[in-house]
Amino acid sequence: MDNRRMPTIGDVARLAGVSTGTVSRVLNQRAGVHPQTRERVIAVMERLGYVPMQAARELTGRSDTVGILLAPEVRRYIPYFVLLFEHLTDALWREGMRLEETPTDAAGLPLTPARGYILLGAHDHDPRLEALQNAKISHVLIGVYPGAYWVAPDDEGGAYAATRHLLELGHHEIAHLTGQPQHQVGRERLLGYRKALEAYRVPFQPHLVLDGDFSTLTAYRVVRKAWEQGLRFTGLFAASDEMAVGAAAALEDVGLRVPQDVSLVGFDDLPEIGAAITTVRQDIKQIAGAAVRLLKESLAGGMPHGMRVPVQLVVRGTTSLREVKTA
Amino acid sequence: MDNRRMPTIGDVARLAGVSTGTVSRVLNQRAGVHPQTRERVIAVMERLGYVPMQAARELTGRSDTVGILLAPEVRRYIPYFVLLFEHLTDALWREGMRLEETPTDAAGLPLTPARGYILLGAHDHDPRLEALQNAKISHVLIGVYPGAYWVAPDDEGGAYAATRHLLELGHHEIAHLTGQPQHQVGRERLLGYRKALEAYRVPFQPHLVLDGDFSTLTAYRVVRKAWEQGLRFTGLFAASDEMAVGAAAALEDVGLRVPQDVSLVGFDDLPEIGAAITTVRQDIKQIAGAAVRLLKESLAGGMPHGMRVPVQLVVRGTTSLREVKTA
DNA sequence: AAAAATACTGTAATCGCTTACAGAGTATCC
DNA sequence: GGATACTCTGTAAGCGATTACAGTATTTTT
Repeated sequence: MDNRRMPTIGDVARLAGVSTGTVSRVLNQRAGVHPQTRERVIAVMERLGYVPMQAARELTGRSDTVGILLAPEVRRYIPYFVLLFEHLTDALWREGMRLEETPTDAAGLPLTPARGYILLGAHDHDPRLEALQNAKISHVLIGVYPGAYWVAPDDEGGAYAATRHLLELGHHEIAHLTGQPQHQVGRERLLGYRKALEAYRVPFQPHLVLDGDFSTLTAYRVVRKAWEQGLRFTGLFAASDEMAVGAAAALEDVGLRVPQDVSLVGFDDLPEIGAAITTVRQDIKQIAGAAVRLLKESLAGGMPHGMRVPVQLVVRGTTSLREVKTA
Repeated sequence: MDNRRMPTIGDVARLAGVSTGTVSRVLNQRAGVHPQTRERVIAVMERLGYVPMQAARELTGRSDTVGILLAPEVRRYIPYFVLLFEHLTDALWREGMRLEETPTDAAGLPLTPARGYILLGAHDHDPRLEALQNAKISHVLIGVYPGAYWVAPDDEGGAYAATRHLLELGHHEIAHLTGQPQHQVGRERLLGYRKALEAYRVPFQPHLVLDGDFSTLTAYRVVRKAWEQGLRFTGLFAASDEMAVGAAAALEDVGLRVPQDVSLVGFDDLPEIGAAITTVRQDIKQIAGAAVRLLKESLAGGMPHGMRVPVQLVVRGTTSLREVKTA
């Protein structure tokens, strides 16, 4: 499960029949190398797929590490991924590793060797996934991927808890705003919703399932249109906080109050987004920590397996007891 | 303009009166160090603010670089920043540098030293900005920041071109969907819009300025509400592609066709979002390249200055000649 | 044809850190 | 008290690259 030794400047030198100094000079485009020698060296470098090790260059002061800092407000736009980045960075540093942006080719494959990779948003048959597997390079996926190392939140359990929360508040007409069906996440959250209904003997009504795609805008349009077309519900479980935000806006625009008229639950608990909504918290820090632990296992040569990270219902201001309207 | 030498394991050893081997053992939590010695070493490390250099650790095989790969679909959600990340990574590698995720403290300040920083979305009086300036650490900002090194697209020029395009298609009632006024970007794009109107002798009408916040949802709601309340226009310039998407949805939902009824122009040209809309292209690759160039200048000790990167109007399917309705 | 200049190339020290090994000091045992 | 074990610490080689310096050919100059 380990990638083999990368060629070094010494390997190139030996095969090209020159010294490491000359190779280095070619590498840094310094003058004073015979054109033929230069070509020969370049040829060998290409044949070996040689990539200079930045760590060594840095040690000699020739390469610099550049950090990147994201303003907190940026989180509003890219909350989940920024959070994950941050926690991954922390978790890795605590293990003496670091997270580096790697340049990729057109197919999205890394051009520079790293010891392991963490993939966000891969799908089955992702070419990058296959490439990593063939090259036996350690990798961990965020999401569910049988046969590989993966980490994922307990989506089904979270959805179950969210729906149960609404049920226990007395709601019976509970709509569910889904993510795309082609995403495992969306499917699992739908499943949790159904199982909760079942457990509480509330019949599942297909027309209460609203097709979303994790985007705020679609959530808004779907919810508004549904309501305007006469669909009625007193509880709404959105498969993400971002969709919950869209749903809340739609409900407001059709004249409904949250939570008095409709109780709303989201999913993810993204700090900058859903500050005030009842939601299911994903512990992104734990996910990042688990990913790093699995990566180390993989590097040590274990058997691939997945890991579920528990989630937790966080009750805030968008849910309340069902108001029974006395006619 | 250069950060001074960081303390090394040797400095710690000298001050603690031990050898580097012992410091290393403390660092790696290895057994076999006298508790008192350990404490002494830790005290010195803290006093010096010593942070082990990952590059050196990596060289000895103790630290690993971990890459991170984002799936192309992820771009849909975080298009601008992912793009910028990718291009920055490429530009840096070409210069023998690399982009590293750095862990930060609660205030967002980096805990690990890097040679320079690139800041996204900073604001004036950003504490991180001041900290970097005080420590005389090189940094480049994306956006306009007089007194520092900065790179920004030609927002005003782009907005001017977008508006002119609509004007030349015969539109007179041109609405503008703004970004937040507290963002320089939004203000500059508004300015370009106004200047274009002025140049074409079309009176500026304040009520045609719709307050957006760069979010798709707000764009949708603002445009829909405006139209429903009777505001009329045949051209709409949105200050971002994401807002253009929201606006397009709103127009569709109130029964209008784009571009037959309303011509729509966006800004940014984000590949996964605005594939089909007429927009102003930001050359993110060039922005990244400029940022790196400026960073190198800064490292070499120059005078801070900014740099504008030109933008370009890309005409696609959402704009057309104004249809003159013959009664 | 010898001296000088030029064009290449190799050698070895160096960067900061880890770690195998050796050595010094102290405690334990008979 | 001397051998043995154990605890702690220092020494030095090595990781992959860069680069000043010192060669060795080759060419040019006189």
